[in-house]
Amino acid sequence: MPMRLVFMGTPDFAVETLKALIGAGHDIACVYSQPPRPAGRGLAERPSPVHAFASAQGIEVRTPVSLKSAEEQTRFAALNADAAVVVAYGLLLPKAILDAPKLGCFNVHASLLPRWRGAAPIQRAIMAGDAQSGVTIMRMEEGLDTGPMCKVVTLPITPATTAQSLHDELAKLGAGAMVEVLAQAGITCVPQPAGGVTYAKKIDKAEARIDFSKSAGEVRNHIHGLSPFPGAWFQVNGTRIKVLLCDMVDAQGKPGAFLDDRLTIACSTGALRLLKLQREGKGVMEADDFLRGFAVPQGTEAT
RNA sequence: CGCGGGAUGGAGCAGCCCGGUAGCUCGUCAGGCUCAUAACCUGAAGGUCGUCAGUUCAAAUCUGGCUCCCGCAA
Repeated sequence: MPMRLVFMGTPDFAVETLKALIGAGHDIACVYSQPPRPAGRGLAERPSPVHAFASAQGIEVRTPVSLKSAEEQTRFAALNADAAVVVAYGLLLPKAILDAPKLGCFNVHASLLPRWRGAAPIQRAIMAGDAQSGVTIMRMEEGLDTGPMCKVVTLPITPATTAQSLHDELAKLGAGAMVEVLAQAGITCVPQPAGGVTYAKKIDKAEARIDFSKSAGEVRNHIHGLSPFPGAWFQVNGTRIKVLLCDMVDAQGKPGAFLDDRLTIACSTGALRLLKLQREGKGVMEADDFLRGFAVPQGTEAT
C-alpha cells in the first residue's frame, strides 16, 4: 500500500533507499537534504547526492540549516506525511519533527545496533576488525541511534572487505530492508539490547596516516576501513602514497621497511602486500602498474 | 578567482628548465629455448606527444585559450 513519505538524507548511501522507495510506488512528498556547500576543487557550491537525485526526479527539495525553529517544524508537519524515512541526513531531529508523521520516522543505520551508533559505522566496523556488519532499520527516538529495531540484516566482513565495498552492499541491503518494513501492516519493533553499545566517531583526517608499528592485521583493517576515503597513506622519500587495498602475507622485518621489490612491507607482526595504491596527483592503480613508474626497491623505508 | 600535480604507442613513467630524427619498464604478436614457480633469448608491430591557436627555418619541448583526470583543502 503506497504511503505518503518524506525522505531525509544526504550522501550517496541514502540515494539507494530513496530510489527503492520510489520504485516501491511510494509517494515522496518532499526531500530534505543538507544545503549545498563549497566542496571539491574550486570550492564551488554543489548540491548533495540526494539533493541532485531528487531534483532530477522533480521532487521538491528543502535544505534547512536546522529543524529547531517552530517555523521549519510547522512546514514539515504541513506535509502531512504517513512516515518519514531518514538515511544519513546529518541533522538532529527535534521531537516535534519525530512526532509529526502519522507512523513516525524510520532510519536506516549501517551497523548492527547497538554497536556503532553514530557517524561512521561502516569504517569503524572494519577498522575494529569486526567479523560482521549489517544494517538496522529502527524507529527513531530523540537519542542518537537509540530507537527500537524493526529489522536487522547482517553481512560478513571478509579480509577483502573495504569501506567502499561494504558501503555499497549495505546501501542496497538497507534500501531493501526499509521497503520491506514499510510494507508491513503493523510495524513491530523491539528495543535495542542494553549491552554492547559502542559509538562510531567521525573519521578524523589525522587518523589516515598508517602506523606500521601495529600488527599486519591491524594495519590491514585500518587501510581497508579508510578505503577509498579518505585513504590511509604513508610516505616514501617525501611522496605521499595512499593504499586502497592490501593483503596479509607471512613475513617479518623492520616495521615500515619494504622486504622486496614488490611492495611487501613489514609491520610489527607479519607483513602486508600492497595491492592497489595511488600517489599524489596520480590515479589509483594496481601494484604492477604502480611499480613501473615508481620503483620501491627492497630496503626502502616508509615514513 | 582556495593551493597544487598531470594528459607522451595497450599499461605505468622519462624526456620539457638548456627547441632540432620519441626513450624506459612492461604488455601484445612471431620465432627460439627450456621440466629455471614475477621464466629466458631473438625479432616485429604499435604514437599526428589531450585539444585549438601563436612564436620559430624547426615545438612533446616556448606562449596563450579550451577539455578532461588527480592530490591537498573543505
